Amino acid sequence: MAVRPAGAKTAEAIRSAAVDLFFKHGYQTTTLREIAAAVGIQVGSLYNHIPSKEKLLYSIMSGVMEDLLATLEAALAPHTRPIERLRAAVECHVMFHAERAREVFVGNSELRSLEPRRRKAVVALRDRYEAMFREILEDGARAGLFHVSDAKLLTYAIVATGTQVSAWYRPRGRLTLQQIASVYSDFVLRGLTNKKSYAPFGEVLGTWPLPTNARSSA
Amino acid sequence: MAVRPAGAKTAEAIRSAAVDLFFKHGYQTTTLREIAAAVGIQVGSLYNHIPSKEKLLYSIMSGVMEDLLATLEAALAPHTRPIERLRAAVECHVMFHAERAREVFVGNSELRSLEPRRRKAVVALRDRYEAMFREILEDGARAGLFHVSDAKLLTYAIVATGTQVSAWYRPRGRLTLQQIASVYSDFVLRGLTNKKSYAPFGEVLGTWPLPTNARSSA
DNA sequence: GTGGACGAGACGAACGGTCGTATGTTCCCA
DNA sequence: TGGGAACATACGACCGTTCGTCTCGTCCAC
Repeated sequence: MAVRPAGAKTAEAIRSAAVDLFFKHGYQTTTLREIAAAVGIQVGSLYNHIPSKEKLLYSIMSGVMEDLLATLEAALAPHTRPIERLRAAVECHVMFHAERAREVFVGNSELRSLEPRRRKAVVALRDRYEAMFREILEDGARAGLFHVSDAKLLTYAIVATGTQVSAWYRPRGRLTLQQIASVYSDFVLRGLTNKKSYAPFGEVLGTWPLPTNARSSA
Repeated sequence: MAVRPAGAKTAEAIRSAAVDLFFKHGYQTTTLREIAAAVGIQVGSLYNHIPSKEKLLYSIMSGVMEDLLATLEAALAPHTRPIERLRAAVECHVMFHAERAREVFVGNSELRSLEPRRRKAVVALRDRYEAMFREILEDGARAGLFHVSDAKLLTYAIVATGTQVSAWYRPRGRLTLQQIASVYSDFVLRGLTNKKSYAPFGEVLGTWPLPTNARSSA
């Protein structure tokens, strides 16, 4: 109950102000002096709570990625069938990216501001996350439920769709969060279950990968 | 044929080096001294060709957006039916974002580095671009060809899918450009034409927008 | 009880460095 | 020989980070 920012609360206030400013202006543009001003302290005092600007960014990014993974795992746990699992995954993905839009936006746009070792750690978490989607697609394809022309590319598409919700979502927007999530899970499930193909060579699955000269990237 | 960077070619070399460095390290992190070194001149000499760092960024961003719009218009011109128009649009979108990945990536990630007036100009071009997709969806919905639960959200999804191709595409990757474009156009068309709905309230179209308290954003 | 040591945390000045930009001069080709 | 373009240098601003100092509550020895 002191006049000062209540001791232990200061660290959280710094994190919160940093998320806000990194989201609005980017990591490189945001100044430690701006963060300090938002918290209500002097710039030097920040170093009582953080070791460096870049490690502050890392703690934000790794924190949100770990939360994202844990949330997805919890959302998938009740479901076993591919269709229900994919619906749950897409809706969880969309909702997380809407509810924690600022953190997630920072996490997706500031990867290159991290030192190589810390960037690798965050990328590894992201890869684990994408792998969970890809496995659902492959399970559904094996079960004959989904038409998966290329699991990797479709995973990118599904993830990208939800990820960018963080760039435009506003809490008091035209649609509720559940409505947005439903639009996207419906669209994804329709796309994967439609028997009619629009690929130029007939059914895409089986035509690819082409016989020779396969490469590793993409 | 001089030893010097060939006079008029210097401006183009600056632009090219800037795209490269902005793509790799971001606009704020990239230094005019780095650009000058990549071109092979001194930093002060840059100002014989550019008025300022930020206007260099703007010329890159507005240039690529104008090219994107013109390319899409050309790709749509031969087609009249919604299905063919949407397929052409998605494939054009994906191919452009792969072939000019660095420029469009810069264009999509550095908007906030522009001064408000110039940012508005770029955003206006982007809005025109998105509107072209949305109109195709609405035309197809009116013709009874597409199931469009929400044209705005689905446009975001389609555009986001292709846009992020610029983040991972490599020319010598596993799939050809045409294959990547086909995977995505097939997925989009399947999603919009599938009669079976996976929305929780049955057919989504018609249930939304909800009767009252509509808002403008999102 | 009380006074003094202690530690957490804020302060504010300062640091070395780097940034975008401006300027005056020099060079070289048309 | 005139002018476009590169050069070297400098400027003022601002960056992340460091550091010595000061102000408090808290707790223990007495």
